[in-house]
Amino acid sequence: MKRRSESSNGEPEATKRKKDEGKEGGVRCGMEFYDRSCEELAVAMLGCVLVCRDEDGEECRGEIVEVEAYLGGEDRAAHSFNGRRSAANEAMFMPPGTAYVYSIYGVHSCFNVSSRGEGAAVLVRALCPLEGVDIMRGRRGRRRRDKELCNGPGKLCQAMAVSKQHNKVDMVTSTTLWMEMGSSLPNEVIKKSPRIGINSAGPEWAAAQLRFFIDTPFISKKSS
DNA sequence: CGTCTGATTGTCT
DNA sequence: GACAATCAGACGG
Repeated sequence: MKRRSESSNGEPEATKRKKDEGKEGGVRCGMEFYDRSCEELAVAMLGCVLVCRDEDGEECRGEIVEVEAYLGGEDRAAHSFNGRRSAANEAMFMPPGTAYVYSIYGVHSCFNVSSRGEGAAVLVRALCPLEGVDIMRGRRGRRRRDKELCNGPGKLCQAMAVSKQHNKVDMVTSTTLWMEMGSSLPNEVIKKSPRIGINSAGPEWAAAQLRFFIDTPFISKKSS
């Protein structure tokens, strides 16, 4: 796996540092990035970098290597199935680029980004840790290996300190949670599979190829 | 390495 | 009161 931030893959650092208010890191994804269909956004997010800044101003970064599309409407696996709205899933209906963070099994959080489309959102399932790795290890457990820090939707929220406080945050303008552009990936590195953990959604939607990932050691599960 | 199971609680019915 | 877009640890090969 190539680390993009440290050392060279041939790309001059200066080209990545643009108007992004003088911070380190890459170019922030804007509204035009998020404003597209759920599946398109899901694929586009692969290779991008998720950034979360905590109360102490510490920033953690991880490259997105695994996502799932939840289409809303007809998609029985989506929380927003059939227009179902509630206090908890409201963010899925908000403008593209809105963070949707919900809690699952009581203790864990999962992080999504809303896309174009009613109730559509992209779940982020795994990251390759890039910056702030030591901070992540502090949150996840000192003994964890790098590839066990962010290889699951609940794990990456814990490592990056993404919480329900970030629910409904606008990632285009937020100072605590946002995404940065990645270099465009060759089509052949993007793999597909059925989504994980949605077995009660009925066979059609359970089989739909709506999980997209880059086959690295950092994904949550191997291809099925 | 892989598969299996118990834990645990926010959220909706 | 039941369920859930999960996790860690145990156990077997």
